[in-house]
Amino acid sequence: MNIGIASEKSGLPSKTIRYYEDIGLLRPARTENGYRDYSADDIHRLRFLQRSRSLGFSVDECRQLLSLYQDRDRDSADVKAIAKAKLVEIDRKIAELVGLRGLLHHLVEHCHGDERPDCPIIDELAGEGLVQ
Amino acid sequence: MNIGIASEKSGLPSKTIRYYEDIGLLRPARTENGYRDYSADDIHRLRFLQRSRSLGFSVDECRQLLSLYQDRDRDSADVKAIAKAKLVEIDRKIAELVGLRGLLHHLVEHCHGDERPDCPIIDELAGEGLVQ
DNA sequence: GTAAACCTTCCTGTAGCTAGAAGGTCAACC
DNA sequence: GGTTGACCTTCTAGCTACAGGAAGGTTTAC
Repeated sequence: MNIGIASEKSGLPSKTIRYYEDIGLLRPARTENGYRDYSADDIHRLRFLQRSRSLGFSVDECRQLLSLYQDRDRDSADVKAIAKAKLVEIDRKIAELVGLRGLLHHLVEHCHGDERPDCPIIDELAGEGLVQ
Repeated sequence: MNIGIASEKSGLPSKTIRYYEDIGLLRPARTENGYRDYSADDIHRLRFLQRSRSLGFSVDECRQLLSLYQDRDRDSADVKAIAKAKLVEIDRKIAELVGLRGLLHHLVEHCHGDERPDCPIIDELAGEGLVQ
């Protein structure tokens, strides 16, 4: 299977697939003419990568997950640990964004938004606003 | 004022301050010996940058905000527009993370997390789980 | 005099790709 | 047989927003 088909089937751009090969995530066979030749198993791995990346795992975490995926003797505990750590991180990010959203929303609400130069947003950024 | 002091007063690492100069965000004076020499106004600008960056504005947005900050004739509408766009973006990110969190949480809950190889997280990533 | 603590510039590396150049290959059509 | 277009290859460079470190100059304190 050429890379174009592999791209279609996995949902990953060809460029990304080549990049994943560069960094050693998978090594497809090559045909006589030097083209990459993807097996059905390779496609599974690519889809696995696509899904785990879209779930917010870093490429390095994906590397771990992929090796667990391919390891018939894996412990589910290993996988759960990675997923739980990621969950904590996501919670932290959400909390941070929600805080940020609150502050920004407050500022937008109090900005009259006309042609006058007074602006509480700028004042806040300059350290002169109500919110320290 | 040397860069070390400017760093302390602004809360930005020296490396970052030099970087901001590289990309043209501010141009401090230089003393005879070639050292950067920061004025009180420069410190205000640096603090402004530190605050707007920590509020999630990109460096390019900060560049716009900074020029509005320094523009005595600015319209508050311009500032509000940037802030509102950023708010929409933050909302989108939060929604995405919340969805992701739900999925991951579901998977973690259903993984027994022991030494057995069965793992619904891996199954999901492989495309064999309940969730498409 | 010298050692520590600054400062300078410049180069490299990070994550996770994306864009583009220069060129080889393959299938279809005239 | 020639040509066109869609593939494929490798290589290089660029993106964001810095951080780390090398090599060397300056200032301050003892």
